Amino acid sequence: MARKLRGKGGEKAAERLREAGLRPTRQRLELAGLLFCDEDRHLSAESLHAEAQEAGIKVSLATVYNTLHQFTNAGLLRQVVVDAARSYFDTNIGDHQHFYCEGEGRLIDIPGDAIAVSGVPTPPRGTEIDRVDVVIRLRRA
Amino acid sequence: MARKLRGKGGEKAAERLREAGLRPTRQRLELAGLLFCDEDRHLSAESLHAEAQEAGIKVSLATVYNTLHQFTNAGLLRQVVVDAARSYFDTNIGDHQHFYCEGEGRLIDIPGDAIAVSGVPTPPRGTEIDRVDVVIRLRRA
DNA sequence: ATAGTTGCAAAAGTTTTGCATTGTA
DNA sequence: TACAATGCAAAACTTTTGCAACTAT
Repeated sequence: MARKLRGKGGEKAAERLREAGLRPTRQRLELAGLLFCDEDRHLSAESLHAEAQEAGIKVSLATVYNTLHQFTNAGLLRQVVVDAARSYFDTNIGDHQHFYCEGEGRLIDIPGDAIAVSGVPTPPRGTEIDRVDVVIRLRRA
Repeated sequence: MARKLRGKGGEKAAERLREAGLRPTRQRLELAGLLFCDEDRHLSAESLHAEAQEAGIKVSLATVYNTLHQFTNAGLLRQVVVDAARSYFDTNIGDHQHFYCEGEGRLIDIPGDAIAVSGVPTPPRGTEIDRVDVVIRLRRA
């Protein structure tokens, strides 16, 4: 399994990590392979760990957490806080917002150019706006 | 301590709980007294528990959690999800949004009539919008 | 070589339940 | 009295560290 790392896309992924200032270790490369195979993935640490297991990747849940946070800090992922019980991570790091289907625990992207927030007051002295997050919570009709 | 329950405001608070379908038990009345003494409080389970301890109220952290969720389900509180690590509850249940100061872990209300979200796409079939949450994340300038 | 970094086991939090106890009708 | 509802101890989660092992230079 380990000798497949240099296979298709392996070097590209390694470069991507290196550019982000992260060493291209085996676990990171394998997790990156799962994460960035699709542009718009929403996943929790738990679900990524499960996927890794199924793919035969040997990695602990703790490392999955660490890796997700490292990727987030490096700007490769965006953390989406919608549920107090679980953290979600989004592979789409562009400007966009989310529908959240509470019952299903499912996130749906809303393009950033579709939605707009107006009337934001001036932030308190000594602070500035980092990001505006919009979560549209859905229920069964 | 228990005999003070009928004191000033005690009966009013009891009525409020009863109307919400919650029995006015000692713990609930005492926590309600802390919560609703001010219109715009933002607190975590932990901070409410600490406040209760200081006020000499004997209540376990588990009961604080249960009570906060019961109040939320009864419509007396609103849960604000801004941080994966901690749940916040807001005694202001009217239409409004929040600034969130990441470093301080502090929430600041934004009146609902100040801020507006436009361009919300039609929700997926079979669902409808429950609520639109806006969180404006702040960083030190 | 080696200095810095990583990955995991173990620990630390946070939050939820099971059930004896309590309060209400 | 009986019955439903409560509050807490204990359990179950999720998430974070401390440190041995490893890696890229």
